Amino acid sequence: MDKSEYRIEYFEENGFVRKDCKKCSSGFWSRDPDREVCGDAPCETYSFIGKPIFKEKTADEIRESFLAFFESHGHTRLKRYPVVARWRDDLYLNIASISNFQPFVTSGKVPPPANPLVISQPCIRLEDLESIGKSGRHLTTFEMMGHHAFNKRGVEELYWKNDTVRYCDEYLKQLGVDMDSVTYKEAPWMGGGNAGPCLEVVTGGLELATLVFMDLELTQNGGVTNIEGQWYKKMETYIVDTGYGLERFVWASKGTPTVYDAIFPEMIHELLTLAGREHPLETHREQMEDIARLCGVMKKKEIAKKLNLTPGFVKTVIEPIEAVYAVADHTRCLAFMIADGIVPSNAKEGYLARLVIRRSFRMLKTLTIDTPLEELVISHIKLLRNSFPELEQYVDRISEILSLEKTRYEETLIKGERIAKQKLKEYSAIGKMPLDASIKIYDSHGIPPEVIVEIASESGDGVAVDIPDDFYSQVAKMHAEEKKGEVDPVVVSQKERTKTLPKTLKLYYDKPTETEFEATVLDTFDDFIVLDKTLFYPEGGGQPADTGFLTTFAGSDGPELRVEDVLSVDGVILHKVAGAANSIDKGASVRGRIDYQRRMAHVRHHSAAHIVLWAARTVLGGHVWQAGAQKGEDRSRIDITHFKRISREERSEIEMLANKMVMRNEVIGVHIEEKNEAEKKYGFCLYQGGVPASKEIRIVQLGAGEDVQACAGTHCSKTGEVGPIKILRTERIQDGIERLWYSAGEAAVRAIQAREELIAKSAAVLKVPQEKLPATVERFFEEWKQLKKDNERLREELAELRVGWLKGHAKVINGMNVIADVLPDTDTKGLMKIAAQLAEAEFLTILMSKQDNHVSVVSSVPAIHKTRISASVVVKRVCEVLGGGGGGTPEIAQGGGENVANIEEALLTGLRVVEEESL
RNA sequence: GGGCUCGUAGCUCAGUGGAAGAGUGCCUCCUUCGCGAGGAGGAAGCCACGGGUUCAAAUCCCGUCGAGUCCA
Repeated sequence: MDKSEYRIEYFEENGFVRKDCKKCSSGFWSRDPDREVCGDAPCETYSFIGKPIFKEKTADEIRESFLAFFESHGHTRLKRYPVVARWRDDLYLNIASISNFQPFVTSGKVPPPANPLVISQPCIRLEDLESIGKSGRHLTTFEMMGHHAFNKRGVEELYWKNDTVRYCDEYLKQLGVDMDSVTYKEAPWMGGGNAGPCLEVVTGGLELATLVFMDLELTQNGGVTNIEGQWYKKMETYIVDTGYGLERFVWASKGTPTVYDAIFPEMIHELLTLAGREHPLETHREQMEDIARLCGVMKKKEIAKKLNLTPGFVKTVIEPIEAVYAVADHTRCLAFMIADGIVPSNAKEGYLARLVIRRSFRMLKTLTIDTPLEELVISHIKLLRNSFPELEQYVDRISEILSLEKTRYEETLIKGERIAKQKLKEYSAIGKMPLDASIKIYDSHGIPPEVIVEIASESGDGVAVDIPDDFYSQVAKMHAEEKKGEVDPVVVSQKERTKTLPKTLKLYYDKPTETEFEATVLDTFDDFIVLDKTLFYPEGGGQPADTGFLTTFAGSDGPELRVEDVLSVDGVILHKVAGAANSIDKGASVRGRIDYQRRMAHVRHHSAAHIVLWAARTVLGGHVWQAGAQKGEDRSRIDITHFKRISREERSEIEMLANKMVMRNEVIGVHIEEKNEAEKKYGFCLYQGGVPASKEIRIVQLGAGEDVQACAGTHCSKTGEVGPIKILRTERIQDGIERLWYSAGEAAVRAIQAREELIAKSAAVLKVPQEKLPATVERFFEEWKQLKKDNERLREELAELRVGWLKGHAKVINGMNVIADVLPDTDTKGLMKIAAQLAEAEFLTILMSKQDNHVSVVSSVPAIHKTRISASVVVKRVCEVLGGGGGGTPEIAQGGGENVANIEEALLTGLRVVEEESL
């Protein structure tokens, strides 16, 4: 990145000098002309530990001072956004204050909610999960305080680099920071397809803030700037994106050895008390501070070596406090995650929550704390009540979810340990378990390698388990990286083609009940026709496209084209027709007619989706969120987040509530509202079906606001029009997500009728009244089982009788008693019983039985003769004659074939085989 | 979103093409003053469901349902 990007007037006017760091060679700006290093770790150790940078402040004080400072400089204060980034499909968690405004505000498609603005945004990053508690500075959850200015080229600039640096300098000065110690380090920034110059604000070895000047975006073919092999070009917008680490400021003001001791000392105290331990800061203050100073510079092992820490000291003093720090951090993370609606799961953001939960369980176990995790999370929520009072609303949900998670975790452990033990046993002969075996146990059953090692040492089989340091990265490598979805070339060409066309007027919103319309053809290409206006609803929001016909006005013999599909490309609606689209000229007038039955079915199902979602949220709780939906003519589905299976009772309750909403015949209101206004008014639950990329959004409201969603679908005007709603079934498509299948309107009636038909038919077969069906079916099933047993017993008796009879018909071949016969009315199983008994009585047998188109063959050889001849060989040879095959053990074998006519020949073959082979 | 593992007696699980098994629990009897313990016998299975391959499927293949787990 060009050096000139960092020539900022403010620096020059205020006596800053630019230098290159002696250690990392990065450029930096400082007031101190003698400074040689950039000031950031690892070029400099933490000098603020034990020596705070400014007067001690709490998190609440810092946050308020920051927000107030920028408010007084013309910024609008915004409330926090959720920690789960539901408005983004490329992120699960909110990782930065700018995330709130990506991608549509940063790209200029949607205006910012205020400009400039200031916010303190709780963020969650789990990349360094393993370092949490150990590094002294990593947190899963942190508040990023940011002031943002969204500038657009050609419009008057709000402010850019100069004011951003000035604000920063003034804010630090106001806090009482020694300004000579502050450095601004040049550090080009990139992320999420954007990039720009950036200044890191550092003091005392600690990076306090990052000032990003985002003005570049990724481009495919040779842009203006190349950063690390990627080409970037200037954006239409240029954005001030700053991130001030709230926790860092608090830490700097307290000078504690770790950020944890600065942020949640009360939580640490509580955990230590529960664990019956003392804080090493009280017992070993000097050592703890020495360690802390080096933490930014070197690894734990190196520190231990340098400071001569004994392994015993590490184990008994350092490791427990690290676990305490981690739990204190995780409880805060979980409070935000669950309160903001994440349901623990085995996929997506739910998996991330479970990761943190299970790590917490493990830490609590090593600390021998048996206080339930939910109680600790609730403790932490109490500490946060001033800044985040909303968290307290969710304590019941948090309790329920976490205690459920505990149960599940314990079950997984018990089960997994058993599997691990078994696997270890398998390898006891070799004496060691190979790596791929332990990877598999972890991958399939969730048993971490440490636990396997523990089990191995307890079992005493002496099986060595080899766990390399890069175990987890090997696991990750195994899961081959999936290909990034490239933009469909068809879509690209459609976009190119429709770029110059005006947006199609959407008649289906204004006249949702009409079926015919007239319009003018604007363009035709491929199979597509573009009109100036249309009633045809394009596929979107889980609602399928309309179908129907387009007819020209050229008399009765004008071509009629069937519309098979309709799609919207950036507001231009394409009608895909069967046949040649270019048979209609540009500029021609056409009449369109939609399939009304189909449309109405979709309309009912769409309104029903909103009603069912509302009902589910009412019955199951506020954590319920739509996780996908698809409408159809006969049935539709809606996926919702929920932490356990929906019971039959709950399902009935949801269904009843939904139908009550129908019967109340509430108005389904539709209006257009400015996006930022709507968000303020209704919150993010607007976006159940995704976030529209526009300034104004269409809002669909149920009744008095029971359910309010941003939705582009066609709807009934009153709930009564939806008709009956029948929930057909629930299915768990993944842990934490339930899929509800339902039908509405006529389809619901048909579904109910179909079920009734099923019951009626079943009852008719059994000749019982419908209400007796369950009892009768049970009786039949029981009787069937009984008959099966009786049958088995009779078979046994029959076999015994036949054995007696057959014994009298034995031939002697080479000194062996041989019985060869065809038995009526039996099968392989029956033959086996007889053959086995005869073998016991030292008879060699070749038995056959004829069924419809099949001959079963069984041969048995008594144990005393098994070295002379194999039953398996006899059966094989016999079955060859029958055109089949067979096999088994030397003592008893079975087979068969289809050439029923050869049965006599097969018998003779059997005898011959015995005679020849047994010699 | 992409993988991996698993569904067998009430419970915990063996069995991986050739007769449905073990441990535990349950029932009966013996032993004992009684309990524990021990001994003998017994009951208990749509081998998750539906297709396919095969002479033959709990076992192999495909699909469905259910459960667990890892990665992004």
